[in-house]
Amino acid sequence: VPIICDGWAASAVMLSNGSRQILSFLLPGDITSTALLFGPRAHCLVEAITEVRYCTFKRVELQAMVFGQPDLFDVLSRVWIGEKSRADQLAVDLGRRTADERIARLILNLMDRLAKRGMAQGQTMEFPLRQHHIADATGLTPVHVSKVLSEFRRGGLIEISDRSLTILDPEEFRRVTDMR
Amino acid sequence: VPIICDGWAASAVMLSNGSRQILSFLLPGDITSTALLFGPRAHCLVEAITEVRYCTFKRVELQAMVFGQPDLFDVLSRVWIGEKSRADQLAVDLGRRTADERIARLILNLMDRLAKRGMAQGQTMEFPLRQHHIADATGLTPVHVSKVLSEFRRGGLIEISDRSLTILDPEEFRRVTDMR
DNA sequence: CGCGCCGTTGAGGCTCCTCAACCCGGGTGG
DNA sequence: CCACCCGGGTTGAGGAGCCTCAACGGCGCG
Repeated sequence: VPIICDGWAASAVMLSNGSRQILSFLLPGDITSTALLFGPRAHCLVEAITEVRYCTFKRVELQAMVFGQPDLFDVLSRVWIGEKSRADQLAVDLGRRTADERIARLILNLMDRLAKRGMAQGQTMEFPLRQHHIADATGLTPVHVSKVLSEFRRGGLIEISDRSLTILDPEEFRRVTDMR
Repeated sequence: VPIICDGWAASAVMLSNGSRQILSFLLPGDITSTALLFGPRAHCLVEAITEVRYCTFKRVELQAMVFGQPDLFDVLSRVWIGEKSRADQLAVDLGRRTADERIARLILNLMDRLAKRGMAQGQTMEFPLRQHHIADATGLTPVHVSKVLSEFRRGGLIEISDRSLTILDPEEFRRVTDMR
């Protein structure tokens, strides 16, 4: 069971027609899936986005550690709840939100998660994602992602250059994530 | 932490605009959410669809039971993995599938889960869902659900009458779930 | 009888997709 | 050095899928 040390990755599932759905982006410190603690069933594949360093642990050792120490077990609980609640949030976004909202929420989510790791500089963060990553994560096409991002840029909400993204108008941008 | 004994329920999240996303349908034997084993955080609400009987357990007692007995712990693992994998599958369906596919997959999923409980009679099952339930589960509108179901009926794929659904042409119907 | 909930059907429109052309930067090979 | 290609991003035109709005019928219930 692998844990990301450095770099960005994505866990995704492929469909027979070649399209893809990204389930989550994995940032430094993330476990690829807590389900791997309990069995070797991998129903999705993990793909590197940047160069990635990661550590692998033996499942039984990790199990012993986690269930031996109450405080570590507490950490696991929170990781599991977080994983489930983000999965649920993804379903809500894909089922009930417009393209603008999905993309804006994705960006804000990543910003928050990076900020929590001290990996954001104010409203700026490293942003190695290609547009087809965003498309696969939001259930859209790369073409439409491009149009929405252009719209955001034209509206002075965000700026993207050289694999780096900054939110220029946080207040207005946050309003986009929950229009309706 | 409640467990369904009898009847159908749904766990869902509401949005500010009044729309809803159903995350899963709860059938007899289901736990409302394994996350409840670890903390009182309920980020979604549970709603009865039919008359429901359920039992509640104290979290600490359940924890003690599960982590005391290795075989019960094994059961938990499987429930956990199943819950995550169905959540992921939902995201894939909402992100990358057409209305026809989503609805057909929902029906087949329910049929399979009921069959596993011995609650299906061949290709027939009790089907208490209103069309707005299906709409909220698939990210569609009730109007469109009605049109798709009519299409299915007209094509001789399924039959619905008196809260009961039967799949008339299993082979062809299964083909609908993965058109592309 | 009146009313509300549920499902059906049709007309029209918006969102997003498809297809296509084009640009740009970075290899790669002549 | 230039010619060429290739992956990534942008933009436009047209169309498909699904939504919105609206009207209507059936059914259960007060």
